[in-house]
Amino acid sequence: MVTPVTPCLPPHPLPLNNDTTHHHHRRLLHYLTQCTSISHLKQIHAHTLRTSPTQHNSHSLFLFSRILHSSISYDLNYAFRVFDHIEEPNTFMWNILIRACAHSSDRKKQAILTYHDMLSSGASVGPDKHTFPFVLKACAYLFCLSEGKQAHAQILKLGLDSDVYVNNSLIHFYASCGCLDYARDVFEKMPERSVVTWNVMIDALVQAGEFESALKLFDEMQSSFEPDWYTLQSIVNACAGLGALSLGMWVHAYVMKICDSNVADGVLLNSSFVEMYCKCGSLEIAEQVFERMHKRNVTSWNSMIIGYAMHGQAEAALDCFARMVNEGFMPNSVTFVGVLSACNHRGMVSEGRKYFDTMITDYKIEPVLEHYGCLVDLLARAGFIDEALDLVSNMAVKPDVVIWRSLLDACCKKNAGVELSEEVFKKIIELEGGDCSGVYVLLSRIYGSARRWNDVGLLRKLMSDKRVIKQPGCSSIEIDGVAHEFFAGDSSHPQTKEIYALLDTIEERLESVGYVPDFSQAPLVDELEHGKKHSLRLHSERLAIAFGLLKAKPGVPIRIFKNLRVCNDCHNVTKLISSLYDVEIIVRDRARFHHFKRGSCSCLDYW
DNA sequence: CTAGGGTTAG
Repeated sequence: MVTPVTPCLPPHPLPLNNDTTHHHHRRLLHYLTQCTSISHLKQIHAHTLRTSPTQHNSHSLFLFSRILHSSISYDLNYAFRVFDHIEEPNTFMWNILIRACAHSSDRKKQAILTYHDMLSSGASVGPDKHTFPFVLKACAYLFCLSEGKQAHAQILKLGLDSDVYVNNSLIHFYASCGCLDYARDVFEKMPERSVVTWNVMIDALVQAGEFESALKLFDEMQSSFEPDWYTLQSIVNACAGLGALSLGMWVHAYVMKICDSNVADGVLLNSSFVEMYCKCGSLEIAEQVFERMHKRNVTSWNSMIIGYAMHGQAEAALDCFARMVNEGFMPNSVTFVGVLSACNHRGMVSEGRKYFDTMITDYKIEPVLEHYGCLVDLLARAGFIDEALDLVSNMAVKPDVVIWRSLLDACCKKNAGVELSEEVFKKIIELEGGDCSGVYVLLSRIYGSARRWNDVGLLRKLMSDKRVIKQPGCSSIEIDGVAHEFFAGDSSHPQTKEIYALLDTIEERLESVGYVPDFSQAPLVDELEHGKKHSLRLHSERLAIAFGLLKAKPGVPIRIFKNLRVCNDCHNVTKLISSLYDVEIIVRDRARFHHFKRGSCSCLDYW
């Protein structure tokens, strides 16, 4: 009885005449369910308002839902105008209005406001299980912790706390507000979970940098669910964070096996693989993945450029940048972080200045803290400390601890003088509150090289008064998929005996080729004076490297991850070991990679 | 009608 109406436009498929019969009304409704053109919907709406005021409300409702339906682009202003005409909006109507706001790019706040309007609109309608995912999404985006908590209270009051969707939204919300404990609490107490539940919880942990916990949860998950590509995406990021190369490779193989080509060839996933391989120290595989990608976007290029930069391959990074531009991609703010960081790791001062200017004038990109960070560090470490200070005081952004710290680091390396160093030191303490151990060590080294032992002592007292705890150096190495961790001076490893015996042998061989320890960066001068002459050889990476040598397979590089930066002496020693034992050693620093091979390092001793 | 990023300086 209802004549089918084809939804294609144009030509106009529905005559807008003054027919108000039941038949026409049905045709109109049917058409509305198929129409995907917002301008045409508006047209019909206007017509309906003119010709059949009696059907106004029901049509408005219908139009309203159609207009806000996800297949049609949102027109929030129009939606709110229509909504105002609806006499008694039901829960469904409120929900889709809230959804529209939550999905919008610039009016998420209105989702929360509308939710409040809904609550106070009368007792006959109220939120239901569909409402909260939208509201919580907005809260998560806006970091509105208290608003979201109120919604949570409402959820409990309405007895919706067993709904999977609602709980998943709660986990995501709490996690993005930084309340991992609350998120976990919701996760633990849920009566029922879905793949998404595990995914949001795993991703929450990854985002918070709790990679091991994320992997543990990933393990647990697999007894009840098969991971999907979303899970794998998070796990790849966890591998990148941990530097867990073999697990990352396993995930890569797994993705190729279970995912169809649409997913396996996806830009997002492959960009993550590029990033993961770079962060795990395998630039070669990263390049392979990148070159084989069928489709790329700005993020893919950025991952590769940043990867090159991390490994000190400035030329490759800049070539990659040029190629990207050549292929018509528009570099963004992150691209330039990569480019500037590449210049920084090679000490390319004039190029760095040039790209910084290009970014501002040619690409109209406002420099942010990270850009300034690269440039300041580049200038200062290359010896242009005055220019770096000048930049810091004229920056459009407030300098942060990282910037001051890199200045202090440069002051130390370049012997910039005690007065200047003290001033920079003060800035850091102002910002950080004084519990960052690294800067005390730097300043004491500066005092030490100026032979101001008195100040060294005072500083040491200050440290113990303020209970500043030195961050212990820690290095890890992955052997057959298992991570082995070593702290400085550690003797807790099951194979400690062999490790220390090998360290003795290494020492002998080093001395036979004329090695002399470099104490210039020994942690604190008085440790030296108290006879801890061996503290250098007990640096955590030495233990890890020794263990790596014990377990080494011919031709396979030894990969080490260190939480701090390598010191001069370890850098020397590692270079020598790479030639004495004919082995490639790849070290991921706090800031970058060093590839030691045949007695030299990829950083060319500039780091 | 309901759930799940975007990357970044040392």
